[in-house]
Amino acid sequence: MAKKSKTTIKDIANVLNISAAAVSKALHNDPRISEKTKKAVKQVAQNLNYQPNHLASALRRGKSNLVGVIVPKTNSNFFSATIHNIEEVLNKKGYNIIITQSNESYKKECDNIDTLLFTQVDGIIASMANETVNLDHFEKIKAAGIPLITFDRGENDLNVDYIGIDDYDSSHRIVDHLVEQGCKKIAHIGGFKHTRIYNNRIRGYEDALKKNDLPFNKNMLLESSLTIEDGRKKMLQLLQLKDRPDAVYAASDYAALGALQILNENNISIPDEIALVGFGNEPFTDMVSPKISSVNQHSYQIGRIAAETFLEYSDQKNVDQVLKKHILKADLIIRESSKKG
Amino acid sequence: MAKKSKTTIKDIANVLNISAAAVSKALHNDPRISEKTKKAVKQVAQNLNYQPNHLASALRRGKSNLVGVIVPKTNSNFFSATIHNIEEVLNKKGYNIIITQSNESYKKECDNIDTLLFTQVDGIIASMANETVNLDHFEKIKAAGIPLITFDRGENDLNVDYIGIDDYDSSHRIVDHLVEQGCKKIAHIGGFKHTRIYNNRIRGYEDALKKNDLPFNKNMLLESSLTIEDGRKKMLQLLQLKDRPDAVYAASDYAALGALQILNENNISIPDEIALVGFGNEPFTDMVSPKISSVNQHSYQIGRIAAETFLEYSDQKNVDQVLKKHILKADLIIRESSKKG
DNA sequence: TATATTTGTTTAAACGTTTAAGCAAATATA
DNA sequence: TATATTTGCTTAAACGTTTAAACAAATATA
Repeated sequence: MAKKSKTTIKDIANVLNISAAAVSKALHNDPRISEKTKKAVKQVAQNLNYQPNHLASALRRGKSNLVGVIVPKTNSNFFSATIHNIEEVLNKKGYNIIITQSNESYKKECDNIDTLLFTQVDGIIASMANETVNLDHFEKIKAAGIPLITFDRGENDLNVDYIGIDDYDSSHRIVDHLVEQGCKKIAHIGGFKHTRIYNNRIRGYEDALKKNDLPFNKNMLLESSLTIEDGRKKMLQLLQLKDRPDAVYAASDYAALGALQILNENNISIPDEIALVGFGNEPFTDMVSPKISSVNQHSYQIGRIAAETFLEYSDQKNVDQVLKKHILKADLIIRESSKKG
Repeated sequence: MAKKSKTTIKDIANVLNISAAAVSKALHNDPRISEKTKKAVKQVAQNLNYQPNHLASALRRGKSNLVGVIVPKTNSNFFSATIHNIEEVLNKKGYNIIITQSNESYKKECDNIDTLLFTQVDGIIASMANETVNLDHFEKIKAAGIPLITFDRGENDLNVDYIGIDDYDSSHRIVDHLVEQGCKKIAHIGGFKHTRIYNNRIRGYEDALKKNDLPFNKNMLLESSLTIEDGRKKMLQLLQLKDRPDAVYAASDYAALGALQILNENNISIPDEIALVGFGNEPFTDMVSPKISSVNQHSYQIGRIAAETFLEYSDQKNVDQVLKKHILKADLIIRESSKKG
């Protein structure tokens, strides 16, 4: 067991009586190295079980070939799938990713950014925590001179690339659908307005009501952290209104699930008494009873595009590339919780 | 904007007219550096917004302060929580973690290991993919001379530290509980026998039947990939038996959920006609109807212990530390799906 | 044949740190 | 006062790569 000393480029050089530089070039298929030498070098490398030292090469080249990813949480299907697709695209190009979770905490998000910059990543792909309002820590990334790409949870103030779905339009589709089902009093359990996507969903909700000649009732619009627990609370709050809603549109599937539990526990029939629509198309929406209508956010495409956007920066040294805002159309998936009759 | 050139230790040295070595030592609070110099160095470092180059220091010290984590998937609450706890412990000690997912694929697991070794991590904490039988890729980690700690999904053949729950005992508790509820024909939707934990659950199931004087019926024991889909399939298979079970114990909550769906769709009453118990205490077990009884795996402790075990290796250079097998008692959480009357 | 070009390699410096060894000045010890 | 120790720094090498520059030998061009 050669426990201590890993084989380096020098060991290979010694075996073949050539310089370390020649070995390095041979391994990188430099055209100025003869085929004979290349073959020999690769053979010896294999025999000695040579593993390139990433730290050394990264240091010398000023590139780590690592990309940082920051998500609010990994135990959501949307983020998990997005990460997977980012990874798939980047791996093919020789990049590896470092995943970090903010757990929806502003403080943790700051730490994550420090960690990633410290690790000398070549770029960061991020989706913001719910708590995040101040954006100085993201400015740090730009100051470090590496590309920052945001997805799903981004901010207009932050002048960086963004990939997400059309939240405003999605709200319209949901409200239109509920109106078609005959609903007249549609409530919205929304996210915090300071988060772009939730703000857009709220605006879409309000405008869609207007478009459908329905009155806006401020008791029917609630801001929430959108967890299961808070979904339960907000649903209870809605049930206590003198004038109960006949439909609830929740800005996240988790909140929708909480609402569903309350409705079931109170024997309120879904969708006949109150129809329900969630957001995100988490797998459990299809598993509960009744199945929850929801919006598919295209995690597959979002991940791919985010990764490809990063690659555009790294390929061309062109630092001042034009910013991209990729807004995808989302799909409304109608299930039992909102399909009457 | 000083876009290109980051400030280095040398820049600080130049400002103060001292050597780079002195700066390095000052930053690390070397006792041989005067307080005056230390203060000055730290001040200048801050002014110039100095960020240490991790690659350089890692290269020089032969340590990256990065720990790799490999999990089958992140979108499971168990793994997500474990990762979180690993991170918490390691961050405090100056380590950062790199999370990778195998997606239950053997091939991907091999790639992940290569990636992590390539990134020069100081250790790896891993839980194995369902597919994994051959263990050569894990031997690679040991050959690289860095600690490997396994959790939840480990292997006895692999002579490394392991942290997990007592699967054999958990099966006993589940079977005992079902027997108490009056069940006599208990089926088991188990995992693949080649995976240690699933094998232990199967052995526990068989032995617990014996202990309770119940006959073992081979049609009642099914090996499964334990996904929701496969849970559905296996439940259907059980329903087609001439002699139907009156209880089903699934080795994962996902499989249990699939089974629950089939039972609900066929209007079979849970738990009266067929009782149901899952494994893992995923949050959704508490959200579906009826709520699924399950086993809490102590993700909190498992993550902490795994991280602490790694730290023991890194603290003491003591390479040949005694191996630890941490087996925790798990909690059976009884919910509607198995509580009769 | 003399000169230019191409081919295949070596030399040496660099990336930013850390650290063993060295050394002068200040202080303590005898 | 002479010698030993401590203090506070510097020098220089090292970690394992990559790469610009140099160079000799082989080949092409005039």
